[in-house]
Amino acid sequence: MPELPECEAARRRIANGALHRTIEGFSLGEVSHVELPSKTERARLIGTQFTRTHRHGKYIFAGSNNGPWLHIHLGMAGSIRVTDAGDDLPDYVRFSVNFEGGNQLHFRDPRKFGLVRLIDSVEDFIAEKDLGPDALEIGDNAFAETIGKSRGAIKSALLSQKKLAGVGNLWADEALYQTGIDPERKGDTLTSDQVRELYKSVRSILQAVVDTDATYSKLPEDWLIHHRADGDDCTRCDGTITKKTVGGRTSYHCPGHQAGA
DNA sequence: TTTACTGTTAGGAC
DNA sequence: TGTCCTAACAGTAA
Repeated sequence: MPELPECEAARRRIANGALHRTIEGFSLGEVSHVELPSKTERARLIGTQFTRTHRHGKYIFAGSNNGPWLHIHLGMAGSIRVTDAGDDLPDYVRFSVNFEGGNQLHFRDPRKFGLVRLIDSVEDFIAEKDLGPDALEIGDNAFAETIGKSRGAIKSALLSQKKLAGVGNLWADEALYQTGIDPERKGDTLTSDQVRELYKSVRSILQAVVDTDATYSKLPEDWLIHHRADGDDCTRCDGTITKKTVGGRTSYHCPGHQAGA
């Protein structure tokens, strides 16, 4: 379930279990329609070690000091696992890095929307993708410039990786719910106070989810994440959670306290 | 059997 | 030129 916090949890898993181990080879699962590094690219990594990781928005990177970076995107349903010698192979593994000693780094992806690729420069990659600042790094002024001035639905602005990298459907809904803003409200109709509240809300929500290692059950009971169902009671007022489509994405909100334009 | 889905992106509309 | 919106991607699970 990968948005920024899930990707950060995945990055940590790599940092904790897959660094400073010599890469011996690779294993491929059922990989039709999955973009993976070519045999030539894989050969560049054999004998090297990952020594560092990086994450920008929903994009994850593992690299050595001088060599190329392995870039992983989890898509809609991907995840990362690290296993020790003798552990069972997880389901839906598309690609594994095999380390000396039998440890493995696995890329799981049931729906095959993710990818693994080799890149030479993280900075160039971010520039080519035209990604906005990471949602946990952006400052309030930059947030107000891009999100606060967007002309379309505020939710669509939050979801745009070119404006702000890392926020996905669930946490966009959560931030709008907690700040009482209708997801269809146009960004440039928000007051500067509302934009500032939204900025603080996005950051505190993402940070809180990161702090739980993306374990939703540890999040407060009154968050929307636990009430994403049409007809549920709102936890903030006596309204009712309502489902509607905004910018082509399923959205849950409470018409009671999430004021429109 | 049908429907919906937490991400990304090409192509079209304005 | 820029910004926004929709549809499509593939597979699974309810």
